[in-house]
Amino acid sequence: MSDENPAQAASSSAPTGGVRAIDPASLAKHFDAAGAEVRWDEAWQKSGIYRWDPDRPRDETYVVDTPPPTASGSLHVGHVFSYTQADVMVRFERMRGQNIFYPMGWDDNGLPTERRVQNYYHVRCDPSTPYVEGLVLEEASAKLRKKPPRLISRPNFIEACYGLINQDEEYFRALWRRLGLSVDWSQEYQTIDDHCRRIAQRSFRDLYDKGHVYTSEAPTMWDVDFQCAVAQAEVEDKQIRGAFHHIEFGVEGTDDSFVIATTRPELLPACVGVTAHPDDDRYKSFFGKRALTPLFRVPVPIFPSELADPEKGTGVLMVCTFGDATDVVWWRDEGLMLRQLVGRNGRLLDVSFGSEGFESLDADAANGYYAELAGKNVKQAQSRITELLREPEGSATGRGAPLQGEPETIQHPVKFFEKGDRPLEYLPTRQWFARLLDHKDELLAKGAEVDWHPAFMHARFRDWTEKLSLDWCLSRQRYFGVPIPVWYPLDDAGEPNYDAAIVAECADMPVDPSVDAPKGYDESNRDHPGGFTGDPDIFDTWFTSSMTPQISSCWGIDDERHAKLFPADVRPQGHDIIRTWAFYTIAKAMLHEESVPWHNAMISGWILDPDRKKMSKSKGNVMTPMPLLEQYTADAGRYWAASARLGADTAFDEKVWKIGKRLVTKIFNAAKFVLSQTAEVHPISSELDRAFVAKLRALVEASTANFEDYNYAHSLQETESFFWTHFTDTYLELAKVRARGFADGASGDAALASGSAVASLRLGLSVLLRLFAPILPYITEEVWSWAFAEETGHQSIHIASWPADVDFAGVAAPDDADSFDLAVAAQAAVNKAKADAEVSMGREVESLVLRANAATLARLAPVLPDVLDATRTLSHELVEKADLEDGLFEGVECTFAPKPG
RNA sequence: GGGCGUGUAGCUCAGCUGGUCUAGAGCAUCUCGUUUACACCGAGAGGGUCACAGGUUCGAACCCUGUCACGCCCA
Repeated sequence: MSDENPAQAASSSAPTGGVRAIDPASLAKHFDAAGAEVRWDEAWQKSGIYRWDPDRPRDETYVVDTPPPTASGSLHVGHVFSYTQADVMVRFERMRGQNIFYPMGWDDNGLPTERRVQNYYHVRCDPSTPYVEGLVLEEASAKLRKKPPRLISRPNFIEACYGLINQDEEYFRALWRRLGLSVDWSQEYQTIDDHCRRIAQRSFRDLYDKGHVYTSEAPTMWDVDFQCAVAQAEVEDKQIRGAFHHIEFGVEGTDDSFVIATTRPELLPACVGVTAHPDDDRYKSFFGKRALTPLFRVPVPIFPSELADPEKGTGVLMVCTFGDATDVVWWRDEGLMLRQLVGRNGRLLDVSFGSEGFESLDADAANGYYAELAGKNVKQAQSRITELLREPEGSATGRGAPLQGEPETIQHPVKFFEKGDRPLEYLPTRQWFARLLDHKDELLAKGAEVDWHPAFMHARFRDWTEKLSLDWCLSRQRYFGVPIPVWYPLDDAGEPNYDAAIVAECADMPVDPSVDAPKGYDESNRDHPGGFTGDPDIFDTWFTSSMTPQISSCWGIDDERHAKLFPADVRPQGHDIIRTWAFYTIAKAMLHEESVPWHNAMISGWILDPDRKKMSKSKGNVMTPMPLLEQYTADAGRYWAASARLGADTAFDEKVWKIGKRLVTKIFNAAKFVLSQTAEVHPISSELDRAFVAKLRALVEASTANFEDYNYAHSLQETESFFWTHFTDTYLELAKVRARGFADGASGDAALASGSAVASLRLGLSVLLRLFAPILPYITEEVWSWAFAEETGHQSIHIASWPADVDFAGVAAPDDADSFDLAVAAQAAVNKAKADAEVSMGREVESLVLRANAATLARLAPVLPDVLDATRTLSHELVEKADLEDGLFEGVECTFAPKPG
């Protein structure tokens, strides 16, 4: 069925033996895109052409690991861009007969949703607030926002999150439907739903059983506003203003001193050591001695380290717990004290000098100074301590104020949480980690197994993986997410035994350790000595979203389905999340099953604003897609998206939408003309028609190769160019008169020629429609429905077969491969003569001299009648002009009929 | 500082493994043209030392080296 030639099929279904033509009067004057979009979307959903067939074998199946959008994020035109590019590839594979698995998910768990709920309702989650049954929240008024946010319980907060995401997702769903994404909506999921929570917790259990996760209390990057741990992938460097403070330290038992330079003087009370480069002659003699800090008079070891840069600052620096990542390294490698100063809320903790861990040679003085700092945030503490350091009393050496000169302002990179407002701190907190550093080589190997489109995107993955320096911190101190399925036994003193973590059984998942009790315990044992406590944390959202291939395949739940859907064929995504989503997905598939998660990664570029700046809410340059789709049509939006190569960042340009809309209109009009032609059914026999078909055939080959190479943009460009320059502007005109011959009463050879033209026009239209179909699903479906649907038996073009050799099986090659181009060149020569004479293209030519070299004139002969018809030339003379190049024509000595009417 | 990418007509972009590229498209501009698919149109025209400088080659927008500009990622 799918192998039929549509143009031939037309004959068999035509009741009278002639080509069944449509009545153009039955069609609207203009294409009503908005109406068609709603109509066809409903029809597609109803007919189920996008549904995955679980009974077909894996090798006939094309599995997409769709990016689940963050529903609570802002919807902008970049979404149309990347999701369309994926859909275009999917539609191509569907037309090639593949059984498509194309799910849609919503990534709704995690921080973005929490923030949206906090802002929308002006609330904060407070786990100590009691639950209120049936709490109804409303969008906060401007007046209400001026007051402090309302505190609500954790369960109420989570209910509010669910409420809002359902609303947000509905909006996305409407856009996807309007855009014509050929998603199988029966395969929908939310990363917060029971199924996803089960898969995420199962993932944890599997990693735990394999020894790939561990818990430890280690210095971890911490956002003091979100009060939450942060992973390496979520960190970004920002250039901010800081100042080098030069502070004099003493050397214990000597009169020596030295000056360190630091950007974080407020951490002086947390100083646990001093270091300089081993070859630095200035400080060599101090190694092994103890330094004495000013103000607090704390003795700390002075040790050499290769990591100290002699060029930077004064070459000698203080080690604090913790100012930056290098401090963590020194602290660990040198076995230094832990003097934690910054609390989880970013304020300096109460500590007491003279107590254990905070030894001081003058505890009273130290406590006096520290009282000025405790409770202040980092910034406030910095200003205050700078003042204190200006006073000579605090000196460690008795040689005047410890602060040497004025602080020296610098610009320097500081680590921030990508969504955060204040620099990250390193806090020793208990977190769960996944071992990634031990698996770098395997991760690199898996990354190399994936085919990246475009190929250079592989480098992004490789570089990130090679430079990874921390294991994956999995736990987050948040509320709306997948709970870590772990409990800890409490000892007789009520302290948790973290080494004896109780991990939930897969059969019991999803579990919530804050509600469910572990096996062997009763809820009454919760938080009592000898009982248990639940892990209060949730997973990093990437921990769940890195499982999207397994979520769709029902890993561990339905083995048969998993075997059919995993690994997936393609992962479409943006290049900004290669280090997160792509990386973690590859890591999970490797750790769980030593597999790649998918065979191909297609990486979309970004949409930039017309000034080539990234679109973002804060810049106010975000374009909302729905109004654009309404103004230009969904097909035009898709045309815009599909015009851009994979991976190429593209400036938003409304002109491209306009061109897309123009193309839609042109297809509508050309199709109306072609399908309204009637004739007897005859094979494609005329030289011009055969030459046209030969060109069409070459287009199909090139287009198929381009699609196979994920180069849909090039296919579109070539198809569009062919449609315009070889089909509507030329072939339609050249074949028009001959095609109408039958309707005008032709018989005999003229009827044969007429039938040839009509068959060829219909074949051209059918093939071009199918080449456009992945990109322009609405207009192509609309036109297909006029005649081809019935003729081919494929009710939808989207399940019709991709054009191939079989479409051209009955058509002989042209006698001369250049016939088509010669006809076009001759036609153009006459057109030019008309343009030069400023007469309309429709004007009849009473006489004309057409010049070309002898060989060219001879080769033109088989298609000359079509040229004369198209140009309305009544009489002509062919004249040899030897010096004209092959294939060139000149139309001269024209006389035109008078303007009619 | 390192890596990747980009730099082609006023604008947005094609140009695949060096040879019909003495460089193309669309938009924009200019001129002309509407009775029969289409003014959401057609015909014609003008417009570029392919970022810059070297090199390889019979031949380079394309390959190599360096420089500059922009973007992204990582330090």
